[in-house]
Amino acid sequence: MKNRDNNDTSDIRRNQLREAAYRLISRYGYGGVSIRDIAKEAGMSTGLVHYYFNNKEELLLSILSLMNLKLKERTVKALAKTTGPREKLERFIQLAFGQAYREREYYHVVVDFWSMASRNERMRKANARLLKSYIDVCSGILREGIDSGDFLELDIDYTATVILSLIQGVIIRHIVEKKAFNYEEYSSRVLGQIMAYIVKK
Amino acid sequence: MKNRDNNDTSDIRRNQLREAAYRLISRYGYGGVSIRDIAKEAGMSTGLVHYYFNNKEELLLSILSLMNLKLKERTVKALAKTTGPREKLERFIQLAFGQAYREREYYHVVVDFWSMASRNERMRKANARLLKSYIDVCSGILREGIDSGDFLELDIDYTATVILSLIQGVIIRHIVEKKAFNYEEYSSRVLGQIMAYIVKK
Amino acid sequence: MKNRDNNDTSDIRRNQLREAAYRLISRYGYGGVSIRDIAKEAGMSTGLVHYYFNNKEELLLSILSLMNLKLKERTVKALAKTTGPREKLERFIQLAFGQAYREREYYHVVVDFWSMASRNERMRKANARLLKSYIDVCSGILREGIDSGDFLELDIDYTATVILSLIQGVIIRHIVEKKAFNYEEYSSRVLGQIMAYIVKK
Amino acid sequence: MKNRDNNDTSDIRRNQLREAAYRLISRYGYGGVSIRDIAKEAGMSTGLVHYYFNNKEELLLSILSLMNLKLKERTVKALAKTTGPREKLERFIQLAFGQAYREREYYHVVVDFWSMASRNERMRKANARLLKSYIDVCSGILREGIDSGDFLELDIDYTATVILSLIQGVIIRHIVEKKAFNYEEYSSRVLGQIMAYIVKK
DNA sequence: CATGAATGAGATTTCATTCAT
DNA sequence: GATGAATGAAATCTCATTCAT
Repeated sequence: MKNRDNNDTSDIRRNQLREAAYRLISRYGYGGVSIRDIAKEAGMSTGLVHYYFNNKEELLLSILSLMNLKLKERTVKALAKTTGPREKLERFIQLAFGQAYREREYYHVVVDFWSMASRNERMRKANARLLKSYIDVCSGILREGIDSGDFLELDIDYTATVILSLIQGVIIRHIVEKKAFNYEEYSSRVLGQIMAYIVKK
Repeated sequence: MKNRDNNDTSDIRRNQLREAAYRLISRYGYGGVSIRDIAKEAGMSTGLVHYYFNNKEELLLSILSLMNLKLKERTVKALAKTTGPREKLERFIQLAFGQAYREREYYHVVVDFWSMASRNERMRKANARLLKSYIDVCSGILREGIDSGDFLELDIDYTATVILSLIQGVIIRHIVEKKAFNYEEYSSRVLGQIMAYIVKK
Repeated sequence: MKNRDNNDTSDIRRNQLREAAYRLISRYGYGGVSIRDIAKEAGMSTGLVHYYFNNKEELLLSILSLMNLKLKERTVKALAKTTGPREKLERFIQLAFGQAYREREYYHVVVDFWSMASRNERMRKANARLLKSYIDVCSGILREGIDSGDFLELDIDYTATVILSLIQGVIIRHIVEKKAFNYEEYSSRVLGQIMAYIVKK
Repeated sequence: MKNRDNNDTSDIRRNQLREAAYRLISRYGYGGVSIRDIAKEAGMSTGLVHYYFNNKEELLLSILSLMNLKLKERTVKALAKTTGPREKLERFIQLAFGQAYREREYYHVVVDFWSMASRNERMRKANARLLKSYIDVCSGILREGIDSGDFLELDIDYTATVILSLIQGVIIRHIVEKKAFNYEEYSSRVLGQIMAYIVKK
């Protein structure tokens, strides 16, 4: 009888698998990675994967929460050193662009999951949570800025969507056009435009 | 001498396959569709698919050009009924949102290809061409508007990227958040914002 | 209704196919060549191959007769310029080694057919004919030499077998060991030994 | 960590597959045997073959080492009962002829591999090793005979090649001409000739 | 005669999942 | 808990052969 209680070993194993799967998917794509590969990368036997995850789908869903965690961790860490919403927002946006630039792999996985989200309801929901958590960070900063009087009075949800869309758009061109696309210039222009649009003069 | 390139039957079959593949991929995703499925959907034998396309990759690449065509066709048709760059731009953006709303499948396929673009060089290039062709339409309208004095003096490439990013961002939320996301309101707000940003007062 | 009488066109087509098949098999091996490839190489349509040959096996058998012809042609041509059995024998042996050295491909095909001979009765018979025709040339020279008093009194069939075995043995090592094997030295030593063994002092 | 190399089950399975493949190839030839056939003959599922061998080529290469082993085993066993190089050489040659006569299949496989050797580099090398191992046994005996004074002073490598060529030549005629060829008489004549040529009077 | 489109069977290979140990 | 052997289904691709035109 299976015993998948959330004890310590359990958590460690699951995390090892998530990390391994994330690494491989970012490199070879969802379609290019098998459970055997993941088990090997995590240093476990194939069978053990099915002990901790009912099937491949659950493992994949589980990766999204890992990514969610990573995202929050970094963002919180980066924003901790800032003071005031203006600096926070600038930092948040720089962070997003910077990550896409330095860790192109992260976005490879993100796009893989977008692709899955359109046909699998559980994937869609997990993706929605990830996206929401991202929007929330942005919204939080916007609210803080509005409350403090640094930012103009904006529709927060709408503005956050616009900000993230612009970031995503640049990143997608970065992935698709590779070197032909002047990523750095675009990033700084988008950053400038967003700040100009939001910050009270 | 073989002539599987310019032949009539050839073209018909190839198109049938492209259309069938497009239909299935939009429904089940790239990973969920096999050549056998495509052959069945197109009413052919599996072997025949390999008679017209050397391998699965070539068939997929071929779909991208089909999408490219569809895109151009619709856009040109829709813009033909407009007069002046202002109306054209508005129509172009409405068209993009409208398509994403009415034909969610199209974007399912687009996102699938983004996902492939990050790891397969040929896919990336084909994708880049598709994206470029889309940006070009937008750039053309912007240029026309600047020349005619309707639009402000803008960096065309940058502005086109911004416009398409906003559109994409809304569409992705539409796909990922589904009904939780008020798609129509966001579309109209984005449209309003872009127009306000660009059109001379 | 098929009409495979031996008219002129028929013969030309069949020969084109034999030649094409020979070229391809020598390059890619029996298993690496399809009827489509052969048709293409011969500049015909796939279907036509089956008009002139009932099936693949018949085409292959037919190649053996082509090889037989080539062999005879060359041998006769080369021996025509010689006078006396001693010179003929030397020339015959040199010719065999030389061909194996310059046209390694010929032996690739020969070995392919040996391989088939062990399991297909028709192949075996065709191969036997080819081998016999080769042995016959050698036997003929031996008989001439014995009759003329140039050669020692030998069992002709046995001696011819020995001669051809030595030649084949060297050729097989040539194929299998490639550059590690000093082909030229071995050839000349074998030649010397055979001549010393047979020619009256 | 995977350990599919030194494991017991592993070795057993691999040997079962090698043996099964050897049996089938000897009967139907390389081209006539599929992995499915081999799996069936070995009483396994098709997938399992790929679990133990990366692909068909590796399985085939693996058979060559099996043959190598079989060859050595038998030869050593047979030569163990002999005393002195003269008897050893006679026994070695008798053994070769005897095997070809009783186990025609062995040579069917050998010829199949010669055929592959001409186009596949890995096959060529494996074949060269097999041939070398065979030549080495012969060379060893020759050296022993020369050292002991039983045999004439010969170029060992050359003489071994000559001996094996004669043996191969007779075997090939045996395969190709089947009953039309008086195999037994030829074998004994070749044996006599070699001995006469080498042994000191 | 000739084409080349079309088929159907079969080949190799991959893989999620199960299960005995 | 953990292993890795084993399966069975399915995927991609090849090819001899047939047949309508």
